[in-house]
Amino acid sequence: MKTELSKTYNPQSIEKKIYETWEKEGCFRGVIDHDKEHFSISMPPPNVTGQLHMGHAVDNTIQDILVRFKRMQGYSTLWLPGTDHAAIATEAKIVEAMRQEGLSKEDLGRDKFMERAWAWKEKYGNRIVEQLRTLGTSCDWEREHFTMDEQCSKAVLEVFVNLYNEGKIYRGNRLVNWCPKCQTSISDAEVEYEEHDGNFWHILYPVKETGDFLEIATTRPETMLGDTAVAINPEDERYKKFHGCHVILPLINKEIPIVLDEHADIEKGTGVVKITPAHDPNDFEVGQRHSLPLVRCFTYDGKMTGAEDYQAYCDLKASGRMTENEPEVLDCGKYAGMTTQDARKAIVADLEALGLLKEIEPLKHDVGTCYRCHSTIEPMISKQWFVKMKSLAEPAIKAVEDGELRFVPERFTKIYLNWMRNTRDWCISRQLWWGHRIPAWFCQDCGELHVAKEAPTVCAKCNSTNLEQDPDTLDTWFSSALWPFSILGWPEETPDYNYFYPTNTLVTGYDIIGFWVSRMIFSGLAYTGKLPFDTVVIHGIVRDAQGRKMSKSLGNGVDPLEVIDQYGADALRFMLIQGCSPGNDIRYTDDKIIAMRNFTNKIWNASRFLLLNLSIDKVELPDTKDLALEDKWILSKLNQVTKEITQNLENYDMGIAAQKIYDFAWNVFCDWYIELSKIRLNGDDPVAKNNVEKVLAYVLTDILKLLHPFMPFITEEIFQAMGLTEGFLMCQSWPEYQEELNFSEVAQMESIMDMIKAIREVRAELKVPNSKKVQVTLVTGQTATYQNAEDYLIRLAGASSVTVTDSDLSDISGMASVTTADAKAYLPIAEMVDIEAEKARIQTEIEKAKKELSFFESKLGNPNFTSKAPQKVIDEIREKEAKVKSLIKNLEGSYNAL
RNA sequence: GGAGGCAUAGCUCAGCUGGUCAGAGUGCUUGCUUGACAUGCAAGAGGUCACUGGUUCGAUUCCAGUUGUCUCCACCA
Repeated sequence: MKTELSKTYNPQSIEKKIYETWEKEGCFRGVIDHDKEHFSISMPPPNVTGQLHMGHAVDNTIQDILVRFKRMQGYSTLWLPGTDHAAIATEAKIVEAMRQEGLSKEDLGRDKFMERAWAWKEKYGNRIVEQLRTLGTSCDWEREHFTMDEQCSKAVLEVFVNLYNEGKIYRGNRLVNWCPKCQTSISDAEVEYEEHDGNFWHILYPVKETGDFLEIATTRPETMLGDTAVAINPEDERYKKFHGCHVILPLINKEIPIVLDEHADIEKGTGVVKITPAHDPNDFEVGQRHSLPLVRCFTYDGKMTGAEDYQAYCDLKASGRMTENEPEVLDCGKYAGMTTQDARKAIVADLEALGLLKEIEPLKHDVGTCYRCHSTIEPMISKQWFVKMKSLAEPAIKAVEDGELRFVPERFTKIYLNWMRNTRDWCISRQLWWGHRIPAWFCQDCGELHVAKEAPTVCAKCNSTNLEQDPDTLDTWFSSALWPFSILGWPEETPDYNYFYPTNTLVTGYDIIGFWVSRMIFSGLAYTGKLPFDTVVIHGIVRDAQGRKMSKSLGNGVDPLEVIDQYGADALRFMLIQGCSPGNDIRYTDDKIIAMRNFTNKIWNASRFLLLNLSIDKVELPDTKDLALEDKWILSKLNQVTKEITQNLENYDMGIAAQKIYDFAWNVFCDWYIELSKIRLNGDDPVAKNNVEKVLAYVLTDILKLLHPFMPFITEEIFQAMGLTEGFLMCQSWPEYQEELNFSEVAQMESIMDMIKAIREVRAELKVPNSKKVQVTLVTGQTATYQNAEDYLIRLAGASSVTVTDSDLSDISGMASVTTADAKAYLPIAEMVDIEAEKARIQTEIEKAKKELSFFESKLGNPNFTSKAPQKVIDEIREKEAKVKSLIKNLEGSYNAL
């Protein structure tokens, strides 16, 4: 049933309706079909309380293109959507909302807080999911997951307990990146470095044995209270006399040793380094090497420690529950309770008063900040849970080195390998409440640690029932790392897991290769024994019109929802894909989105034209013998472009594929074929009209199919409006290349097209008005080719009639001439021709052609070329040479005749 | 400090495995109420493909170096 279309395309009225229909009819549902190959993708889960941004838009557009393409190719396709609990990000939002009500986490307590958090999730969790739908994402919502839902949590427990039992998870005092604002540890990957203006404070430490002073440069003088040594390089001649000596730590007058360690760089600073093992990762290493004590002088909320903190330490010590590397805690005395920043000022002032501050050297340096709140990170000794990375990383490195997993584009392999090879143990505990709670219980009586999937009721060691669960939760990436298989049911061997796992392709931005991709790879290998996917497609980020990163603080973000509302999801999708190369950043500009909106409108109107003219009731091609020249031409072109686009999509070259379908639909189909089709559509031969209708419908249908992965909405809408085929476009088969649809007549058609273009050119140049139709006389050796040209030239070149002859005209005075490689055309537009100008024009063309000719001749005359170049290339050049020669001959003929 | 990207028409960018491929969109100029579309049609101008070497019969394409620019990682005690 055909439907009439409006004059301009109006996406707003269409997209929502179509999406709802698809969803209602179950078009997105993944079906287990053992007769088919599967194609599955797990969607990078957006933050549950997040809002759709351009990054999501690119990521999901790429996935949707792949999924729709594969679905049409006949794969049993499953795209698994879901959301991430985004521990720290979400908790920060909830805490902020509570703060506005004057509440803190502690006010509520853990249970009440969690209730609020879940309520928050229920309230906002659906927002992003709804927003994704507006993009047209064809994911299976019936299989939607959440990283904290029952199934995912089960996988988390399984992995944690197994790893712990295998000794790959351990708990210990280590240096971690501590955010004093979020009051939690964060992983190395979550630290962002920002350049700050700071100082190098040069401090003098008196040497006890000799009475000399050692000059030490530091950017963090407030850490000196926690110094437990100073280090010099054993090879450093300047300081040899201090080997074995001690310094007196100023301000607190504590004696600490001078140690010899490679870490002290002779070239750098003064060559003497203060060692603060509890507050600096390098110093921690030095401390371990020299068995130095650990002294903590900061609290976890970013202040200097005081008497209470010291007392707590004494109590712990007295309880006998000290673990390895348990740090001492200093009572900072007059500095106690100050923020680290205030303490810095006070300490510098005091040192200066003592005459121990030698110099303040301004210095720009990078300061670690929290990726969420951008507070300065304080490295801190802290008791945390870690995943031992070495044995997990090895197979993950090997699999990629062996090519079992491929990054697209290839260059990201190196970034991944770099990350994996240098990765240190992963700190997985967070001092947050929103997340998966660590399945570890401590016996309050004997201190025994129990790790289990379910809470133990009694202590296995002392039979006490006084057990308490570790208060910490897991890094949000711990559950994301399991995503591709936890959402399929793992650790259960569910039908979904057995059929759809491993997934095929992962699509994500280069910014989370380390955070996420690498962790899924080692997790998949370690727990399922398989790579979670075989291809990782990496895309760039979307930048603003000036090329800046879109960010909240700059306020330069473009809201995809507004763009969709204004121009349609199809235009946005196409803009994000067309002409972009894999892995490169994309710039968002209004110009581009408007151009793409115009393209949707073009498609719309071409279809509208067809619908106004079609009287057929199904899509089928006429018999080959009934095909006109232009039919054979367009079918060959379509066939060719189908082959290329399919190939491009299979290679993940979506930008090129989109470019090609754009070009074919607009510049080939609309600009030429539709125009040519009007000859028969408006003619009086009903059989010819029926034939051209068939070809038009056939080609348009294939265009809709080829375009569908990129622009799902408009293509489906038109397909339905045409009413020639049962079912949804999204469920149709992908067009295939057919050898029998390659016709040799293409060259003929193109010769005629060359002539049309040449006539248009000369008409434009001679300012012949469009309304003026002229008689055209064609002189050619290829009369057969041009036999049918009359209709074409009348339609497209402003001809009133066409005469074809193979003999040169005797009298062409007063005629303008047009020359192509195999024909000349004469147009009686003498009254408008300035003979001299015409001569000059032809002369210029001759010169241009001669230049080309000499290029070919010099190539062909070069024996090195003819002997070494492949025959195909030589033949091509020969052909072109012949063509140019013929063109020159024709041109010269015209010139002489004038 | 380590790694990588980018440098092509005024602007924004494509260009796969080296061979007239110098391209698209937009902008600009000119002409069009051409019964699908002015969100359009037709014609045109515009580039030493950053610079210097090398490999090759041949380099925008491959290699090395230089310059400019952006990003990631590590780190400056």
